[in-house]
Amino acid sequence: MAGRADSSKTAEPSDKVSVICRALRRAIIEQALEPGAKLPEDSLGERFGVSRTIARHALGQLAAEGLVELRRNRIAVVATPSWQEARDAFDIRIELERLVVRQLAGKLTKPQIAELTAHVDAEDRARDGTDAVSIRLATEFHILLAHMTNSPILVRYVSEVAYRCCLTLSLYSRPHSSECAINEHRAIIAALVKGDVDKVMGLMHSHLDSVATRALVAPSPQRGRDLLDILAPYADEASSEKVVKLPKAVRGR
Amino acid sequence: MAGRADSSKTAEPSDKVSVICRALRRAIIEQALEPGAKLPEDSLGERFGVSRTIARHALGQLAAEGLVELRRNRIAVVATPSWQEARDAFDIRIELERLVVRQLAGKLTKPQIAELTAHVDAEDRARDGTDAVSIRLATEFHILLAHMTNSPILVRYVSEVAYRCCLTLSLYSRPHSSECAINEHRAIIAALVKGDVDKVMGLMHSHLDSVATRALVAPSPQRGRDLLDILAPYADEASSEKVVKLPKAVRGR
DNA sequence: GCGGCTCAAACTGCATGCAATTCGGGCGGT
DNA sequence: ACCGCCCGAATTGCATGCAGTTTGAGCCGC
Repeated sequence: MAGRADSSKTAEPSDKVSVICRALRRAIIEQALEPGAKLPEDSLGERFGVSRTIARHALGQLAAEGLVELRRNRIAVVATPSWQEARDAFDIRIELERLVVRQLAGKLTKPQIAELTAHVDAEDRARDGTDAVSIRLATEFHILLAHMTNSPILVRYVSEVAYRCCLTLSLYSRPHSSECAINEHRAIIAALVKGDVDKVMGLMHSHLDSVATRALVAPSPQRGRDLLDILAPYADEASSEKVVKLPKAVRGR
Repeated sequence: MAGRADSSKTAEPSDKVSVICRALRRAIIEQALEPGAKLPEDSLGERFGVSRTIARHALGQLAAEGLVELRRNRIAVVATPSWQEARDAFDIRIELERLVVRQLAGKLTKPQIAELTAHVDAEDRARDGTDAVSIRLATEFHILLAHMTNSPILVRYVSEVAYRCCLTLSLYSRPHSSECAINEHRAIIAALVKGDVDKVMGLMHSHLDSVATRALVAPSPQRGRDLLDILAPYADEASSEKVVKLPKAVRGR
C-alpha cells in the first residue's frame, strides 16, 4: 500500500460546458433551483452567454449525474428522485464513504487535517445562514474527504451520490438541524487522525445513516411533490372540497 | 423493507446519442477499440450516419463514464486508466456489488433465477470464443444482477464501474482464464437462492478480489503503457545504452 | 362555469458553417 | 543521420438555422 502520487491535481476544466455544469449543480444543491424546475436550453444559453448547443451539452452531463431529468422533446427539469431512489442513494453513499475513511484513516497529513478542521469551522460559522448553505457545506465536507484519497474515481462517485442526496434532502427533509452533523464531522476527523479504522468506519456509517433516517422520514409522500402521489389518498373522497387550483409554482426561466 | 415496484422498466432510450454510446461502450469493452484508440468526431459521425454534434455529445457522455478521455482541442481517445485507478475501480466495485447481493439474497424470483442461470450457461458456451466476448459476458452477469435490485442508481454505478474494470482488464490482464469465474458465478447464484446473506457477500467479495488480483498482477509497469512511467527507472543510468526508438505504436486509425 | 379543441408560440433534435487550434510531414541546418 | 521549424490538412469549439414536437392559452359548444 505505497503512498500515492500526492496532490490535488484535479484541475477543474474551464470548458464552457463545465462552467455551466458547476453553476447549475450549485444552484441545484442550494435549492435555488428546486426539484422540478424547468431548464429550457435557450434560457440557460442566454443566461450564461453561450449557445443552445453548449447549454444542451451541459444538461446532458448533469442528466448523466442524475441531477436533471431529460425526456425526449421535453423541457429539461431538475430531477425529482423518488423516496426509494433517495434511500438507495444513501445506501450507496454509505458504502462509498466507508471506503473513503478506510483509505484515509491514519494517513492524513498535517495540512490535510488543517484543511478539514478549517472546513468544519466554516460549517460552524455558517450555522446562522440559510439551511441551503449549511447543507452545501456539509456535503462539501464529504467531498473534501473523498478528494484526499487521491482517487479520481472515488471522488467522482462520492461527489455524484452526495449531490443526489443533497437534492433529496431538499425534497423530503424536515427543517435541517445541522449542529449534530457538524459535531459528527469533528468526531470523524478525530478518529481519522487517531487512525482507528474500525471506529471511523463506524462513525461514518452512523453519521450518514442518521442523516438519512432523519431526513427520509418515511415513505410518506407528504413532502414529496409528485402531485399524483400527493393526491392519491384524496382520490376516493374527492368532491368534499374543491381541489384548489395550485398555482404551478414554476421556477424555470 | 417492503418490496419494490417490480419490473425491468429501464427502457433504453433510442436517442441517437444513446445508440452511439452503447455501440462505443461495447466496442471498447470488447477491445475492438483498445485503450488509446483515437475517436475523431467526424469519423464517428460518418460511421453512424449522424452529424458531428451528436458524435460529440456521445463522447461527452462516455467521458463522464470514464471510458474515454477528452482533452480540450484534442482528439478524444479511449481511456487508459493507470494501474492505481484500476485498483481503485475494483475496490469500489467490490463494495457496490456486495450491496447488490445483500439486497438480492433470498429475494430472487423464479424467472430471475432462470435468467441468471441462462446467462451463466451462455458464458459457458462462449468459452471457446474470443476472450473479449467472454469478458463481456462475465461483466454483463454482474450488471444483470444489479438490474434485479430495481435500483436505477445502483445499476448505473455498477455498470459504469464494471465497464471501467473491463477496460483495465484489457490493459493489465494476463490471458484470461474464465472457467473459475464462471463457477464462481454459479456459486453466487446458489447462495443468493439459498438466501445466505453473509455467504453471498463473502463469495462476491472473494470473486471480485480474485479477478482483480489475478488481473492487476502488480504495480509492475511492464504491461502498462505510460511511456514516462516505464522509462522513469532508466532515467538515471541514461547513456549506458541508447534508448531504443520505440515505434509509437499508435493504434488509433 | 366547465371540458374539449385548435393553433400559434415555445422548445427540442439535429445538421451545417466558420474560426481557432492541433497534428504531422517535409525542409533546412548541423 | 538527426533535430527543430514551418505550414497545410485535420480536427475541435461553438453558433446558428431549420424542421418536428410539445405546450398552453384562447375559443367554442354545452
